[in-house]
Amino acid sequence: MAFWLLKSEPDVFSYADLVRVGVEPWNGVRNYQARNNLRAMREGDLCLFYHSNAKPAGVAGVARVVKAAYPDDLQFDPASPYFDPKSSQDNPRWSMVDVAPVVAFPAVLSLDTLRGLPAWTSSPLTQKGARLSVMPVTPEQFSEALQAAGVILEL
DNA sequence: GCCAACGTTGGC
DNA sequence: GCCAACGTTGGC
Repeated sequence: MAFWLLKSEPDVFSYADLVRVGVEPWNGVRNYQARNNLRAMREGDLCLFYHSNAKPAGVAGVARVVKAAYPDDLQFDPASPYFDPKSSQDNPRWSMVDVAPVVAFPAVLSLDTLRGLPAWTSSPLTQKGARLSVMPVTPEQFSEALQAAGVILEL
């Protein structure tokens, strides 16, 4: 099993929203590095659900990949802000996965706290100017985050 | 709201 | 293929 971190602005889509809807297609990713990470996900992988542009910014819970990468339908929708005229049905440029909630953290594990965890110093998340919205997380980073959040999860 | 960092676009 | 201009991200 692999671990990941997904960024979402809670004003747009929060962890509570994920709990409410049950399963969510993670569409709208339009960055190649993030897309490649989406494509590397496998069903059953676990994701830290990160609230960006929030007070505080941080991890709100854990989500599970319930469907591996498939074409993001918004790229074909001219009415969508995520429409990509250069993409084609034959060779879709953008992908998405489906995710479902696993456990909400009792409180948001803030970016500030993450920065204080040993394994997180090397994460793209804590680098200056980091904007990557889908990134890999090491097993050490994942377990440190769970521990700091006070969450026990059977893997 | 500010602004640094970064990715993308497009003229050449 | 370079690079300036521009748009977006996201912490603060």
